[in-house]
Amino acid sequence: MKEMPKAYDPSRFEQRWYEHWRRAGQFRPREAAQAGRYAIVIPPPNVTGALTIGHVLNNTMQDVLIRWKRMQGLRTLWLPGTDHAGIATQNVVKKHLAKEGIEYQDLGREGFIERVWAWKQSYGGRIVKQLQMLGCSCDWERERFTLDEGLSRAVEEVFKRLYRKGLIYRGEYLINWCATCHTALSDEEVEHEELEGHFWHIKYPVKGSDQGVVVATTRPETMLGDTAVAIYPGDPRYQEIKKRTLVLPLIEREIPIIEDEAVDPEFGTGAVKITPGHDPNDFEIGRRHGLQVISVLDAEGRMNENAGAFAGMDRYECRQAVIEQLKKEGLLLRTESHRHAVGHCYRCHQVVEPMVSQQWFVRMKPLAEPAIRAAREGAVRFIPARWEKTYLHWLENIRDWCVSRQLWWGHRIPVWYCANGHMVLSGEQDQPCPECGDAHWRQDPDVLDTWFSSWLWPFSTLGWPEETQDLRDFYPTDTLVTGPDIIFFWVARMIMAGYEFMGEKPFTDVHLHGMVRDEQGRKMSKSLGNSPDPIDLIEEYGADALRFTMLMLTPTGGDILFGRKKVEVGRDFANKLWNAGRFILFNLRDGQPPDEPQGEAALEDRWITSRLQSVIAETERDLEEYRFNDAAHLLYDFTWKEFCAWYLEMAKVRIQKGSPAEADHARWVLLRTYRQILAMLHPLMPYITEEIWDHLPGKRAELILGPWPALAADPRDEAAEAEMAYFQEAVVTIRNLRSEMNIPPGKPVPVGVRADGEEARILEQMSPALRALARISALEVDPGYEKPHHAASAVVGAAEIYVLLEGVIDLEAERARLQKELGRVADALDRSRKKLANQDFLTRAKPQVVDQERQKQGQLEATREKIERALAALED
RNA sequence: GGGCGAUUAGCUCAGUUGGUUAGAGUGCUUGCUUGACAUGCAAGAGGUCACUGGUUCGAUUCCAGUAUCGCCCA
Repeated sequence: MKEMPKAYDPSRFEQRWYEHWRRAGQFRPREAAQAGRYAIVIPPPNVTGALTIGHVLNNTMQDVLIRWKRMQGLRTLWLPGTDHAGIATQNVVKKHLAKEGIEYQDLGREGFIERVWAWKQSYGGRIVKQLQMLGCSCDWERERFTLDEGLSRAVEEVFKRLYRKGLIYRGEYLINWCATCHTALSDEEVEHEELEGHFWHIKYPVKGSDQGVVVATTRPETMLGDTAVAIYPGDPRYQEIKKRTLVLPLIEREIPIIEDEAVDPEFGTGAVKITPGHDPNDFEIGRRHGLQVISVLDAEGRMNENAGAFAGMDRYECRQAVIEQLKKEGLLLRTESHRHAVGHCYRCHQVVEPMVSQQWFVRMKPLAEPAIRAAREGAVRFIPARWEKTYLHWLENIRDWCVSRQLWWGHRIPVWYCANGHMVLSGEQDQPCPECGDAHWRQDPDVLDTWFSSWLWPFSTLGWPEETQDLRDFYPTDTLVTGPDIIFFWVARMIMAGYEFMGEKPFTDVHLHGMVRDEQGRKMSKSLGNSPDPIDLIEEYGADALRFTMLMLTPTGGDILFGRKKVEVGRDFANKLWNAGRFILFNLRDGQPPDEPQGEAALEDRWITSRLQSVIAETERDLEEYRFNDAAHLLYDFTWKEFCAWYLEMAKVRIQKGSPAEADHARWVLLRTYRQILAMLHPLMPYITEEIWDHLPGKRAELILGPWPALAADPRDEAAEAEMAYFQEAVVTIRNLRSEMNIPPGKPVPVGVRADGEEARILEQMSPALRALARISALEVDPGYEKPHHAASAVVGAAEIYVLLEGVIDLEAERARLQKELGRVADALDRSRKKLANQDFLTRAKPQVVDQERQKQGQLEATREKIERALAALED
């Protein structure tokens, strides 16, 4: 028998078990012990990233599901991998090079990409190792990367198919430009943030007149690109002026007044400046009216040659200069404060500028339709269900997806252009141009949005476009576990891609968990420095403690307010579990498991067995419904309170004082129950449970392989539960009396009970346990037991319990306690009486409820009488 | 402006179809070398269930409105 050290020390075994499981191939899909399979693909973390506490939550939940299904004997696959995170990674490497004094442009495209791969080589394995420390039972032999060869092939294939179907096109449209990341962004990559800004009211003079039209703007620098002023059709305020031409200040361009229904006549002056080159609404209006599109910004966010005197200025510098100049010319009429939403880049958090540029787009509407249907018809299910609305709303209002990025790190767009600008798809550039015969092909310099590879993840990782065995075995997968922040980016697009390219949904359940925030409820962020390093936490508390804590404290679908001290909850629990194991282990005879007992089970045996059945059933339900916190709470409470605090304490009595047969019976139930607890906890805390399992005698296989506890045919023993509840109440009551009377916990006292019938039988039968748990020196149970002098008393059911104090009783304290108790009972009785006096209640409430209320009243009355008697007796 | 969610003990949260004396963990107070565990044991204090109305015999629970906070979309 191996020794178990006194305290839970995860560093002694976590690493060892992970290596062992992995080497034994237990993360690979096994031949199914029973029908069914279960697959999850990991939300791929950024390959050069580090594990965050958010990853811990996300991956722990996935691991729980996979381990649970694996223990149930299903053929399971959790497919891991990483994402190349185009913008983020390129930025990181750029910054790193800048520190070395290298401008990335100087390296050239090839040189730069080489550096990024080198960067990936040195940091790429980090997050994978961290996931392994956490205990994630992914099949690492199937690990994928969005830029690996197979996935790149999938991306190219998808691009070509969509192009041939007419679902991908290239054109000049208004897109979101991040001048810092130097690339176009999709609409989803822009985060709107409310900012205090200004509303500047500017007068645009009418040509050859001192009249003018007043417009208001939050971005005055864009006026340099204005090509019209718009009013609501027929707006009476502008009937006179609308045929005239305006002269755009500072630039002196002549611009028309147009009428368009998109203008809100109620808002501001009812006249708006139109800048088709830098505003999405204006762009649309411009198209309707055939307006010229003038861009005044360059790729760096500086004013370009169209900005006249302002050319070369930074956009914000220009804003000030424009305002100054307008003031000078007397055209700035008013400035007011204004709160408005400003788009920011989701990667660098700088303000993005709407700009016109030539980009590639995916036509989304046709792709959205099957995805909408999937949710409506229940083929794909969201948990919690409310997210379905968010998902549907986005799909129903979907806009085309700008997929080209002006980066180097990513999948290069598989399109080539000849010297005359004709294009072919990759693979066709080995022939001369079919249109002009030119053979000097140049590949499109841009790369694709990273999400253009991750939307294929559930099938590209399984080998698509090859028809692999894995695809047949594991597609569609079962569950996706992720955060609601990427419903649009990722979840919805995966569903679209699944239907488009596989003709089938990618997964059935989408479980969306909350975000991890700090204890003030703020987002975790590098700049706030409020995000603890999970690896520190694992080293300090253990991976199991961290996992369990996260699961227990995260409300289903809600955010978790996390602080490092909270991990103590998990650690303390692990220690409790550990020590229960130690106790059981060295209370076995010769370290051997007892034989299955023949004798009659004690009340506590029947009780814990019955309770265990409920716990098994409920744990299963909780996991099925992704209520990880409920499962964790249930197992925590059952293990700590019912198993350790009650059953184990009672088992001690038989092991130490019972007959050999009784002791063995206790050992046997103890061990069996504990094993089931370990099994149910294994998905949540894999290491400690496997380690303890390994110490227990009679091990056949590792716990990671199961079995998951099965429900007994006859699950509940309600009589045992009721009797046990009575016994527990008696123990607690005596403990309360002791505590209130200030009797030292270790000091045994004599106790007398007046009880008869069933109650007397239970107390007699449980006498050894009662004496041990309540520290009783001598126990007398008798229907005619007379209240002795100087005894603290209490009522349990119909019985009266007296703790004998032999002259040390504090009469005053006891009187106060009884008075207080009397008050409480009187209040309850009052409420109950009122109810029962209410004719409406008697006639309209369910008879069962009325009955229950009557019984309650009877009990309360009996209790009150007894307290009153006890009070009277105190006067003796 | 539209939508969603939250509001229960000092803090973090349970409370399953309306009926319990509204619970747990943590924190706080008190007492304990209890032969597994002080990462522990026993006990205690602490709540007008955000507010206002409505439905009902009865509302923390259902409905409407208000307030505060958070998120998403425009």
